Amino acid sequence: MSTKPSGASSAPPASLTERRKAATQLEIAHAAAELFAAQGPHATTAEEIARHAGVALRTFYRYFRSKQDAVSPLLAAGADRWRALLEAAEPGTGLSRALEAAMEQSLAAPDEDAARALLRTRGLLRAAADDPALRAVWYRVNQESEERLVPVVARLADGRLEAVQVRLAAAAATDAIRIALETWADTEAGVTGEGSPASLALDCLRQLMGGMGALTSDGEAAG
Amino acid sequence: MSTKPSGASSAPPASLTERRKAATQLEIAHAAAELFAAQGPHATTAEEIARHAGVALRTFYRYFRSKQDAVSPLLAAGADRWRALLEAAEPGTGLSRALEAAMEQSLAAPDEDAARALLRTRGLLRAAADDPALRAVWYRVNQESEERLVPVVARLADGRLEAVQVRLAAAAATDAIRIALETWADTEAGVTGEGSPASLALDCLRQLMGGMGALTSDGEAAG
DNA sequence: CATCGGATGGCACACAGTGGCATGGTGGCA
DNA sequence: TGCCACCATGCCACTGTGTGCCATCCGATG
Repeated sequence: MSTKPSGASSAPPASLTERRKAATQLEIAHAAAELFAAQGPHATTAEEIARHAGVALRTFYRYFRSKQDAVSPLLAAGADRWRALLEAAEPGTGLSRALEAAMEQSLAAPDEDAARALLRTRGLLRAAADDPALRAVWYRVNQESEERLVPVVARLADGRLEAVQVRLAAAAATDAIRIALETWADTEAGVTGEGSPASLALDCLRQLMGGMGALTSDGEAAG
Repeated sequence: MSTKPSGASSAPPASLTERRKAATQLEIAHAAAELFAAQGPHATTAEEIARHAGVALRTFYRYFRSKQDAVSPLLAAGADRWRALLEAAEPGTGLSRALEAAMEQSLAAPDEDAARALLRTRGLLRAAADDPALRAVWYRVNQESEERLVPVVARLADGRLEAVQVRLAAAAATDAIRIALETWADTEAGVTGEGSPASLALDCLRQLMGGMGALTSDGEAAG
């Protein structure tokens, strides 16, 4: 866990068993996403997901704490990629610039897999509209993304922000992605170009970073 | 629901049965909060909560969809009060001023009940630290607060903001309260004065409204 | 080949929720 | 005052979630 070099770059540092476990987890997640999007989470039993993934019910619960949790890796994938890019950014860049740059990289020109992932996310968000339990997973995923973002933002701020300010910045950045994805899920826009998650998220991020002051000062300028 | 005048000010518009129902709901919520804070939600069964509240298990589930939900009215109470004040504000005031004013009113000088409510919230947030299911309720409460805040913000913005901007403003405002409460729950500060929820929330709100731009421009001003 | 460790599967069980039906108190009406 | 409809509550049965425990299987190591 600690002193394992485990290879050089981003190659799978996995033994056969490790790779199988990762594959099984993805297998389950995809099975769950498919069933959830098709018939809704409520009408889907954990048993059913396990069967589709080719594992026993007991095994399912060794990979995920709850039925709905099964899709959380898919829902978190986007934010995870974004955060990984941020971790690689240089501290001197300036926070909002770094945030925007990473956002552009992670969402702007998605490959085939990323595009499929986005469409899957849309399907899940739409299923979440009628299912409180699935919505709860979406909330949790975003919240955990925010928490994981805190140390990254702290590093980028390089000591120029207080702890609370760091948390606020992480929250605002997470809001940008969340609201962009939710807004996009309500539309039929594609994964690139006008109305895409990428452009929406950038808009949201700039609004929040540019300051709500710009949004609110209109009425107060005179009075 | 619609054309019921139901008295003048904020008096209980309730028939005897209605009042009993409200009382029962509070009874259950308080019983749940007490047990959750004392022994953790996981070690508390729904049956136990029902018994403490003096109702049958079946009745418990007529009031709340899930065990953890039982405390959600208590967790939402603060944000509810704040939103109610915002609904009464005049649209001409300017958004951020209205937000701050309502925040000061709802949190600044709490009466006995409000103080107890805040301490109860702290107990629940601390219990939530070890309990994923209870954390999920906290997430849900905040998310729903945000959603309910959207039309209020839209009214206050008076058509000067686009739909997405309204959502972002509602999200930022909710973040301020949430992070203020979470920060406070980690401390031993009282309910008033230095480090109180009120002052923390105002700080957070001003940070977010003043714009993350102020937080991030340091490093970019030169370059 | 022998053996160990971890992943998996099957079984049993406590608890979370839900539908259906019986009951008792509340409130309306004559 | 007495009758009656209604609704909240309680009880029972049942499905599904999630977990502990033990047997088994398979890959890793010598």
